[in-house]
Amino acid sequence: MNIQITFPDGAQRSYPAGTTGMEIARSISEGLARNVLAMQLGGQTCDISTQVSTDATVRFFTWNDAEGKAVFWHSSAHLMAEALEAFYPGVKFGIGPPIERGFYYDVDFGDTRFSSDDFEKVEKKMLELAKRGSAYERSPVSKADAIAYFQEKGDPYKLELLEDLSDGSITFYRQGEFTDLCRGPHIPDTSPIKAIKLLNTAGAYWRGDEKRKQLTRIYAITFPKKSELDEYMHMLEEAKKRDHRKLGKDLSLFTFSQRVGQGLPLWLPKGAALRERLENFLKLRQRELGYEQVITPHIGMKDLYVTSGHYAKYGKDSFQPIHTPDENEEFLLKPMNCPHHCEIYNSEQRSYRDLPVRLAEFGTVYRYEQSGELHGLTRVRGFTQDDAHIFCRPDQVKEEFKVVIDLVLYIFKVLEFSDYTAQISLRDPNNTEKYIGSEENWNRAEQAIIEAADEKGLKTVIEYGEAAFYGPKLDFMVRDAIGRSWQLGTIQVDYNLPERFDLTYIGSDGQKHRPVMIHRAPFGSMERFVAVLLEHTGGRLPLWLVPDQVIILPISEKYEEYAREVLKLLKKHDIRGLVDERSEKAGKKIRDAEVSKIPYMLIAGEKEAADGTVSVRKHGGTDLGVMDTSTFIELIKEETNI
RNA sequence: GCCGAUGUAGCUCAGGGGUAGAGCGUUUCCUUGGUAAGGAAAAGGUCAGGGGUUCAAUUCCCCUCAUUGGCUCCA
Repeated sequence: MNIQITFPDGAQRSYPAGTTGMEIARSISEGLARNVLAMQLGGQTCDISTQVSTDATVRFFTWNDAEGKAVFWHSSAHLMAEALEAFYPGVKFGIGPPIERGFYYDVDFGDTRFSSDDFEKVEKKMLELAKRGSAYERSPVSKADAIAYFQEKGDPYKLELLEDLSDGSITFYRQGEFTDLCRGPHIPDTSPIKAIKLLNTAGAYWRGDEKRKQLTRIYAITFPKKSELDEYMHMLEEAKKRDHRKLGKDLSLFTFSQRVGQGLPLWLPKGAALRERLENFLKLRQRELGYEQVITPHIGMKDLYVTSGHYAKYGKDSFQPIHTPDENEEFLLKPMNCPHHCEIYNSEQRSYRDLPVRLAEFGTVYRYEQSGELHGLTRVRGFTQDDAHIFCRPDQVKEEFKVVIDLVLYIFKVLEFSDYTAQISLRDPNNTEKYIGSEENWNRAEQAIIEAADEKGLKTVIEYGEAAFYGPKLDFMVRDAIGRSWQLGTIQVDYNLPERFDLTYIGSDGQKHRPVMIHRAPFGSMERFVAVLLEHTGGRLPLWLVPDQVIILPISEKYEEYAREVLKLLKKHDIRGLVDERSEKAGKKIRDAEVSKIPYMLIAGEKEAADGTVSVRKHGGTDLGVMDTSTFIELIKEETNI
């Protein structure tokens, strides 16, 4: 009996029933047969050795497909486990999945220590095993047999995993000496794994549960070619150069001090000026959009946070209260600005005609983050939010929300963040007691966000269980240099704080009504935003933001006077720059200016001094030639006009 | 907070039981130059902090702090 196989391009071929994926691949071309790693059969990814017995759609995966890579890395994880077992008999294995780049395996080494010193021998062993070309053999097992196997082997983790599996759906995969509980699929055999690198180890709680045993997670990556591994390692090196912590140091933007405390950034003059420019940029836009700036203190009475609900939720896990000589007095460092802003709203009676009231503040807040999760400027304990709270009528929520979305997108556009994702965070439907506020309000808020995002044409992903405890939110996430995703802009609807603070406005009916609150921070925080901006630009900040826009390079001492004159003129036009007065050759000065990423170099020598011109070189090497100083000033003005 | 790694000059790093080294940077002098590194000299260090072992510790051991890769967490 023959079966019809349909390929992704729509072509069809017929084969005898029971033909394997590999045979089908070979019938297409020898090259495909050599490179194919797995296949998709009727929507399911499976081994290439699978026999096809009914009409089906088939797609082949090679290293060039994300699916192919995932299978390759999953198989590599098994190979690593085999190598580890060879060195450490009796080790127990948790899970070993592929990840976005590479794979990991969680291992319980018992009393043995495993660290980066042991990487090399494992890599060597893996290569040796890979060369044998052992097949990955799939075998269905009964649940009883599976349990018996791992009981015999003494692996409690696999036994626990087995508990959740139903009989009949369990398969083992074996390659060489190693057998693992695994759904698959896998590559045909180990031979395509040609380049292997163990990357790092980490402690990882079994099943992500802090209370359970911590296993050693080994991260690694493999490739079918040595050159691809080299390329990958090189890419990692390059990414390191874009790390905002390095750039912040190189460009003298910020620093940390052990004596001030961990996670408490110190902004250096250039960094502070950069941040101020960003703040002014946003302030200007917000003024146009009807925001009013306010200023509130860094501390507030404990009662304020009891009222807001934050104390009950986070009091114990945060910075501890501040006491005054008056023993009844207790203050808290503010972990957010909303309660203060609510009190400002409450300071006068509001009419429906006054709404929306939009209160904005670059508010510095303090949060006790666990020491292990602090990271450069992206995760700190003291930071400044570009915060604002919009108090509006229920009928204005969606419109206000849309305007805020526009504001975020405007910022992303100006700063050329094109690679962002928008995430709608809703309640965890299985754990609703985590949240404060009524069911009805939550539903309304969630609906408003979904609709506003939809009407703005935003491509969003919905995450359940990611909402704040007081309301759902829309977050904008941007990736850093090494692919980690950070939340920047955030917009949150809140029906709860208005209740708790008893916020009201007088409606057209003369009655009191409850306003709705929207929290929003388009940058997220100044710290995190600057960090991500640095990594995005690799330190080559846009001209309007960069600390030093221009450096003037006199060819020799004789032209320093002229260089200073030019600088004076530039400063008159609000152009930021400096003169390199060192006794170095032009080549050296240019090199140093390139390294410090200054956008424009003005070379001033005999000819320029005589004619009142400058010779303009852009960062990166473009020579714009000689021009009048006034022409250059116009050029800068044009480019900084945002 | 937990598991691992790291901490040596302003920066990047080497070294190693007998009180420290390179490159870059800085300062000074020579050089006065044309689009990515001119030459010479000098200054600069409680080898993160504390304790221990030792005749002797920056080096070995322990603790603390900080940084860092993850995990957990993230208002």
